[in-house]
Amino acid sequence: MVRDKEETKARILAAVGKLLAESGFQQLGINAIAREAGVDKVLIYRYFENLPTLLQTFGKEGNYWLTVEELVGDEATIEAEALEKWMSLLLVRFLRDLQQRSITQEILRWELLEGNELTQELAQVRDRMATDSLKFLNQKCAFPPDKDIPAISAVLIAGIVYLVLRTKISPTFLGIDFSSPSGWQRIEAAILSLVEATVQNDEL
Amino acid sequence: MVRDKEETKARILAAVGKLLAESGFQQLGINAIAREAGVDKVLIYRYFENLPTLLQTFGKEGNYWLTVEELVGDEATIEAEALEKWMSLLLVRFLRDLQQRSITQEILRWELLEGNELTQELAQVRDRMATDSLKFLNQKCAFPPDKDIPAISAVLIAGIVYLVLRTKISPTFLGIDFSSPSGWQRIEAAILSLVEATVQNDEL
DNA sequence: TATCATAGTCACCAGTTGGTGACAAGTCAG
DNA sequence: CTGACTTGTCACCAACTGGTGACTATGATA
Repeated sequence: MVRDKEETKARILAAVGKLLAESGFQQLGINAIAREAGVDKVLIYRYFENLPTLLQTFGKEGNYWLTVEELVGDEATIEAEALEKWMSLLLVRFLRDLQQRSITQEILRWELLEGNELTQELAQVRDRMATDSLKFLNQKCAFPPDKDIPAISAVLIAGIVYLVLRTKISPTFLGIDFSSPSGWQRIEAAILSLVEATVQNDEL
Repeated sequence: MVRDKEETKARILAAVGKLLAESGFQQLGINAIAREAGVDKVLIYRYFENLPTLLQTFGKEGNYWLTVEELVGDEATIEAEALEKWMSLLLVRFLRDLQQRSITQEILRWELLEGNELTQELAQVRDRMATDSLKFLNQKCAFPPDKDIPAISAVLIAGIVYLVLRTKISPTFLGIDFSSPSGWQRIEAAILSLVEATVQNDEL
């Protein structure tokens, strides 16, 4: 038709993104991608050798995570804030950002039940970003030695991820309604109170 | 062969459990179940009308969750303990129990990416059990009005679930190694410190 | 204009899936 | 023993999956 290799490749990659975002990785097969892209599937095999390699290039092209800089944002200039302020700020930002990224959510779902090389590679990228954020935090205001800040962060981040992933399927969890903003406000408030209470009493 | 309807039905249900526990619900098809049970698949259609109905009866037969009583256990007799003690106790028990229940883990994975009637029904059972635990907690030691204990619990439970679900796939998260018990000890300690710090200062 | 590599099309393959109809083999009542 | 019913077996179906070989259409170059 268009006889343009690059555009065809782009259409294929775009189809991957669209399918991934709207129907998850379960429907993500060669045939479905070809159908969505309006492209013969043999071209997928020609341009991207495999479905794994196709997904690999798709994974490399996109930015599915906030970088530390984006996460920190303008406030990076502010100095000498308290640790708990920084933590709750970053966590809430992470929450709000993740809610917007449907593809990232699907990748996280995918990670949760398949141990591909692809998902593991994506997981490595994510983990590096997360530990980088921790490093940033630590050099911003040093972690109190009596608190295991990484473990605490792990629990909270895990909770955020799980709650965000759940809302696509079910609007309630533990009697909290996540279809309305007020449910999320309660979660954000809970994160704030958890972080402030746990991390704050450094000086006591 | 054996010409015993009830045993055949039991074998089919057992095959569902085994497949679900070891390879998840993605491999859970009629053919796979029949293969695993060593039974012709037409019998599945005869005894359980459908695959959904088969899974439904399977779901009804099993106890995939601790009841409140089991969760509370012997300590139910102890009175007038502090709320934060109770919460951390229940949360850590929930964590340890969930780690043992591979089928429950698969159900949770399933819930996370399919909104069947079946998964929603199972989710309702789970949610009721969780809210019952909250009620129990509340009447044991009334929630402080300035803290949103349900929301705090939701974040922590969600974190626990996510971390447990993750470990089957990837042994690390945020630089924490979950293949060794020490990683889980850090998590348990983090939960403890989070709960104690956040809930404790009721009297202050 | 003839050549030739490239882009795209089409038909096919084997394997698997959920699902069904026809039939053999036991079992039990009359 | 005969008939009826249940349990289990086998063969088949359409639809779909990932994957491939052979083909045509196109455009640039010589």
